[in-house]
Amino acid sequence: MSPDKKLSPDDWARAALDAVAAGGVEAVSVEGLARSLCVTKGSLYWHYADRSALITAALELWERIGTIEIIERLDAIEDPAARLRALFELSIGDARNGPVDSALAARVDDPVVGPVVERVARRRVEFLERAYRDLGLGPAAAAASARIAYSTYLGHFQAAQALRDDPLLGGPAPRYMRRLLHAMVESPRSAH
Amino acid sequence: MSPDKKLSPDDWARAALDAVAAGGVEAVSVEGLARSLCVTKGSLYWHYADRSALITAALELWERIGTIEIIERLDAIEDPAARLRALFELSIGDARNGPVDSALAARVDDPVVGPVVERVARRRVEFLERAYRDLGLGPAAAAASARIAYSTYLGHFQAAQALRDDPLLGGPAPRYMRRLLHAMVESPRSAH
DNA sequence: ACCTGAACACCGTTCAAGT
DNA sequence: ACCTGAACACCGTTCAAGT
Repeated sequence: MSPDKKLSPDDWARAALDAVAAGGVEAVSVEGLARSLCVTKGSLYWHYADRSALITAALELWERIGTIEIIERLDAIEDPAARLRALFELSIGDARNGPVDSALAARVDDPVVGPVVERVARRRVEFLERAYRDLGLGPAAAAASARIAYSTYLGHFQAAQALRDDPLLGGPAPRYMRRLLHAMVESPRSAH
Repeated sequence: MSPDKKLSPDDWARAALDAVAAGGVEAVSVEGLARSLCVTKGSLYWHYADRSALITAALELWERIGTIEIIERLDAIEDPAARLRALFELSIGDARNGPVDSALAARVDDPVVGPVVERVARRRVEFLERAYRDLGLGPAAAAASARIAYSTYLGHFQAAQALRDDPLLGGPAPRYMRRLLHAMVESPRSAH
């Protein structure tokens, strides 16, 4: 960060989100961020009430750029199959989001993290459910498909991280994942 | 904890594992555990080098009772389909293990948590792979099925936690999960 | 052998004072 | 309006001293 520049709340939130991406929520250290922003830690308390408020702001940033804006863009695609394929491309293509998503999803019990994670999960599943309905599925099948798709997405990144350099799970878009997701667009009923 | 009793390293490890189950790794507080064990926090440092060593011991306990011993017991079942069904019953039946598993899996990057989580993931996937081979699948299909099963398992608990009181995902063994797992025993090839 | 109690370091938080 | 710098609280860690 360049020195001699007054900071905005957003500067702090962005730095905190970077820290979350790098090392999870517990990597958000007030002293560490202050150092990287070239201020003393007292500065934080001008912009935010405390560390929790900073984390909330960082996660709301994550919610906006990783969920709300993406959904808005995808909703412009009329054809539901193309819409789903575009989502899956975005999801497995970007190796940066998945790990953050699954790291945060694992912390729903945290009172600071929980509310945002719940909102994000609901928004995403609702998007998937809508796409599956547009695809012609009935309410029950669409609901099930949406949940299976979302849990498949989260599970993949968790398993891939745990089985670090597994040849089947490794890489940005492993073949088995492409096939799985492809099947969930072309014949979603086969999954349940 | 009853007072006036000398503690063993295992007493500390068990208390720490309880804390992990209740609130994740960051809930392992030296002062808090000391209080619940009716000693002062200095006591920890007789049994362990530091908090990290305690967490490692707690996770090794988790590895032993949640993975090693379970696999030993299941390996006694000759029929691979019955063996897999028994595993799935254990996995989705016990609502206590899943959340812990997915919380820990999300922290592979943590130098303390990582090694145990990797060992556990490898052991479990290896078990599944073996069962699928016994079931008659070829090497590639067995490897893929094992990984899909494991990531399905992790993903389910993450999604279920994030979508807290979702009617489809809630409960100890939701119907869609039973069907999914059933399919992974009866016709594993259909999943990929 | 196992634990206490006091000390220290580290980091989140507060706040009066600076520009 | 935004930040500094010193102070305090909290908790992990050390260690001499106790039983």
